[in-house]
Amino acid sequence: MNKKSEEKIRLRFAPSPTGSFHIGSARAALFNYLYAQKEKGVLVLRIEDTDRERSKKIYEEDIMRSLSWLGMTWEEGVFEDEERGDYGPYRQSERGDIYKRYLMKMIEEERAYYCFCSKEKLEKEREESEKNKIAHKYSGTCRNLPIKEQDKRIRDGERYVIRLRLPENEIIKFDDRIRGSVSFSSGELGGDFVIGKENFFPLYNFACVVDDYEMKITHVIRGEDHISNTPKQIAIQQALGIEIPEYAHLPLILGNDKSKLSKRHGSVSLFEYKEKGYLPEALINFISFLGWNPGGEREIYSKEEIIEKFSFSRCQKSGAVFNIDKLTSINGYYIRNMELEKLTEIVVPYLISEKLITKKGEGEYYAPQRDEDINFRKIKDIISLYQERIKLLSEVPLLTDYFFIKKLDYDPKLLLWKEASPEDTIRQLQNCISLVESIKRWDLETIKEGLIREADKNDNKGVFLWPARVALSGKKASAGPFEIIWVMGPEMTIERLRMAIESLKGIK
RNA sequence: GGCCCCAUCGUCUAGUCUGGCCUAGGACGCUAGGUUUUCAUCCUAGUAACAGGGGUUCGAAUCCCCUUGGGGUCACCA
Repeated sequence: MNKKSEEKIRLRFAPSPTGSFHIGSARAALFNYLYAQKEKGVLVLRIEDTDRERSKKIYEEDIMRSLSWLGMTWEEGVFEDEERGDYGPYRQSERGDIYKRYLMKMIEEERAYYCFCSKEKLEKEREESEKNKIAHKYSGTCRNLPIKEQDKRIRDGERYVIRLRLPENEIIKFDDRIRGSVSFSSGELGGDFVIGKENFFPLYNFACVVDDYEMKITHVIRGEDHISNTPKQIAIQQALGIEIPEYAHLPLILGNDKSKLSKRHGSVSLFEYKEKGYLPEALINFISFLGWNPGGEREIYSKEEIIEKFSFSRCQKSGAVFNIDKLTSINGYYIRNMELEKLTEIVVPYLISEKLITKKGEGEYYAPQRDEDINFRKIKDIISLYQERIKLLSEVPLLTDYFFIKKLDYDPKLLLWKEASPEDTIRQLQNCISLVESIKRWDLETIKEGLIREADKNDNKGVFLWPARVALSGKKASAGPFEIIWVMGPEMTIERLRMAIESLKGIK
């Protein structure tokens, strides 16, 4: 049992809670999740909150809520109100002692050293190399200070940082699961880089390496923007004499201008997509297919199928532009193919937030603008008229509002079909009223039959059907008149038709 | 600028590893047509790409080199 669990691969998703969860983070998380599921491994959620200034609890909650909303699960690390796992704590802010231990060890073994260079001095050096157009590199002023002097200067209270003593000219090579062999020369890492600050406070690359090691992470899957951190982390691992995990660097998600997707590309916060009415299934499908695909022509895959098919060898190496039109189209597909019951359930909150309805009880709602009760069943019927027209859930209130309000607000001229006169249109609407009044069996088929028979009396069905539909919905575009009448019921239908006739009398 | 990475329709991509079946396929978008009372759905058709140049080969989107282009990254942030 124990042995078996040690063989499991272990992955981590390690966001820093310094902003709202966005598409880029979602993608990194997703690929970790997919691979973990595929290999039946363990996914750890670690919070990288060493930056106390910028880290906020609300962002941490946002991360977890977003992951859950998308249907991604993790088995270890930070959860809503607890931590699970044997390698905690899982927040970097609580792991200070661990980093300190490793940092001290590095100093003792002379793998790292104290540096007393002032920021100003370093800044000047950097400007100098920039001016001469050569790659900036730490000059190494403090690299070979005698230990005694180091100790003395610390005792004297001089400010310092801790730098890694980088091997001179060594090739750092790693085998990226997506990119293949990638190599850097140690001399090109910018010199002995800083791994810790005063009081043995770790910097990102160091904390990351220590955590990955302590948490027994076997595979690091992250965005390509981390690829240049990898040789640094490997250098630290080598200095520490610890095992190097496998790496896979995902291609970046790009904005329309092909640069890394960021805030300036508009709404990237996942929450905004949720609000607009994108479904998690659609998002998962779409994001998976940015930089990966199972081959072949099918494009709609469930999460389970994606997990089953997932492999690094089918990952793209180049970045992918985030194409919102395609996402929207996939979203529409998922909506059309959803259970009506479920669709209605997730649409109701949108109706409520637009104040079209309020909740009274289980399955019972109230339409304040009509002063009428309305039950779930009726809302479901309304949604059924729009299921194949909806691309975003947020469109629903605007599309269906006419069912929930008393008086429609539209230009009476809209009632006129093409060249039709107001008088003729009034006649058509009156016919429609008598027809509706005469219907005995209130079902869609009967209503449809009756209306079509009436419509066929004209050269063109539109002469009759268009004004009826506009009278009911008040809109240029809507569901068809048969369906609307069927859902509205005779009373409201006749009320609407009469109102239309009245408004037509005014325009001639 | 140094370093690293990448390169098929406007976009996401199949095909590349293991050259020939590629007259380069699909999807989104757009255009036209059909169904239709409107809108949407659905169906049909069209639009549009192997970055350029050298090799290797009987044969290159596919292998090699160069050029060009794009991106990432260069902190006492993560």
